[in-house]
Parts: sequence; structure tokens; C-alpha cells
Amino acid sequence: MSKQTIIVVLGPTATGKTKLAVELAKLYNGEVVSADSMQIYKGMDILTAKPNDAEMQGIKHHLIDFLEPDCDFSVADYVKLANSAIDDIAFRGKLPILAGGTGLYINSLIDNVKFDETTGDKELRERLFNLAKEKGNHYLWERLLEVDEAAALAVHENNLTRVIRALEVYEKTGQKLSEHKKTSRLEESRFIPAMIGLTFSDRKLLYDRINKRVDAMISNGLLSEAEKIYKGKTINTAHQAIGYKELIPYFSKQASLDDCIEKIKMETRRYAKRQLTWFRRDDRIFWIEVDKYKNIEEILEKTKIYIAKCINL
RNA sequence: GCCUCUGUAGCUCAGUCGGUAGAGCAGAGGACUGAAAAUCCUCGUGUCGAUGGUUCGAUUCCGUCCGGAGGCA
Repeated sequence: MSKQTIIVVLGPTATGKTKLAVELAKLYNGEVVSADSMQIYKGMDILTAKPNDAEMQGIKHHLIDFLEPDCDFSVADYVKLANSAIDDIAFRGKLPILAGGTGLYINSLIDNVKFDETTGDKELRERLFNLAKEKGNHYLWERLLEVDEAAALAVHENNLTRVIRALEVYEKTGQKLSEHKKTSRLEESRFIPAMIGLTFSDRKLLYDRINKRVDAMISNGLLSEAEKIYKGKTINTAHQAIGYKELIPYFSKQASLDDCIEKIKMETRRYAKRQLTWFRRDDRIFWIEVDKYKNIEEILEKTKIYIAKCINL
């Protein structure tokens, strides 16, 4: 089977991935597949900087705005949906352009990581969580050490979500997570990717950009959007979105609006930093420091040259 | 004008009975396979406001000056 060419636009938040992806789609007759763990949810448009109609310029976007905010979602779901979206795009003779900042999703998809059929078990997780609260993180970690030593040694005992996940895999499948990990990457990637990373030459410039974008979100109505969610039914995964959870103290009159906005900026900066840490180790990425270019056209030129070098279009 | 308190890491502040100092936050680096915008780990040298004095030695005690807060007139 021949491999599928794909352009990947990645990088930390607020670097212009959305814009570049659309321009590339126009240029190469492509469609955009989002790789963003929060833009999947309906509503939360300002909050997740979801591209609007004007920004999409008629380019079809996949995996955006399709799930109710109270639904859970996972990497495994993402990989499955993204693969079928890509197949669909390719079938129609178009080029898939993956764009987003969720590194785990991007790598799992591009590297063809195999997930098994077991889904997350909320009750089990809660039970294990309570067990840790009662007997301590170390106790739970020791339990993992007994059933899956390799997994235990690979994770810090305080990283409860990971410890719980490893225990969950063992309890539900009888298989070790560490074993599963070994077999999950045996299949070769089905893609020939051109990976383009957007970043800034100076961290300060990125942070400045983020701060301004948060201010813009506020003036575009972030508050009323978040308040709607706050007053609506409870949400699960979507609750984690930066910009929503930091406003809760304001809605419940525990903190001033200014303090909450500062918190949003800070958390977004940290998020961007974590994204950089994730992407930095991937040497396939061709990095573009966006502040070194006058406009999107220049960035597009640079990108085209790189794409021509690594894939045939 | 007088009195009191205060000036220590980017910020908020501990502390040194005189032997040049440490927390929280911020920040930086890292990890990452079904919650990933999540979760977790590691990292603390700075003219101790300035200047004189006492002292073997002062950020610490004393004087003066400068900045900040409060009180009394």
C-alpha cells in the first residue's frame, strides 16, 4: 500500500497555525484536519480560538465543533476519526492538512500508534483515585509495581492519572500497559509527512502574543461564552479548557475579573511552554520563526520550499 | 515638623543572639500511549536601600541620608 502524503502544521498556541493551514489548503487543493483536543467540542468558539467561517475561507475543516461538551474523548478516538477523515479527503483527490497543537494526537496519528479496544472506565478510575486519597499515592504506585514493574518505574508515584491508567489497563485486560506500549508501535507509519512547526525566535514574543490574544478573546465575548457553560450542564473533558476553568472563581465571586484574566494568560503561557517541550524532541519538524517574516505570504513561500523538498505534490 | 514601622531573589515575605541567606509564587528545563488546553518531576547567589562607625568580621548593632507605609500635630 502506498503511503499517504500529508502536511502537518503544528506548534504552540497563538502562532498562526490556523491561518497557515488555510493558505496551504488553498494552494494545494487541500482540506484541514484539526489536531486540537478542545476545538472538537461544540460551542466554546472563542475559548478555543476555533476558526470561524471568515477564517476558514471556504476550506473544509474536519474534527472541529462536532462533539457535545459533556462527552468524553480520547487519543484513541481521535486517531480513529482522523484516519477516516484523511481517507475521505484522499479518496476525493484532495490533500489532507493536519493542523493543531495537541502533540499527543499528532504523534499518535502520524506514527500509527495502535490502541486496543478497551475504553476508559470512570468508576474504576474513581475507585483507584479514592484509594490513593485514603492510603497515599505511594500505596497505589506499589500496587502498580507488583503487577507491571516497567510501567511503575516509568512513572512518578505522584502522577496519579498515569498510575491509575496503568492499573486500569491491567485490571481490565490482564495485560501490562508497558507490554502494550511495546507492541503499539510495530506498524510503520502510513504517512509521508511534511511537518512544519510555527514558533517565535524569542519566548517573550510568544508570551506577548498570547497575552494580547487573551485580551482580544475577552473583548470578543469570552465572558458570556464561558458564563453560558458555567450555568449550563456539567461538562467533563471540556472543563479542562484554559480560559474556562480560570473564570470560575470570578463567576462564583471568589476572585476579581482582572485576577482571573491574568490567570488565563499565565496558564496559556505555560501551556505553550509544554507544547514546545513536547514538539522540541521531534527532529522531523521544520521550524519557522514567524516573527522573522513580514507577512503570511513570506511564511507561505518558505513553507512551500520545504514541502517541495520532502514530498511530491 | 515629630513619632512608629519598613526597605532581603522578578513579586510577597522569612531569617541571620554579628561569621555574606531561604520559603511561597513567578520563571526555566524535562517527562508524556485511552483525561493531553490534562497530569507529573527537577531547578533558588541575590550590590540583604545607600553611606559612615564599632568589630578580626556587618545584611544583622549604632549614626546619617534616601525611598515606602501609618500615626500625632
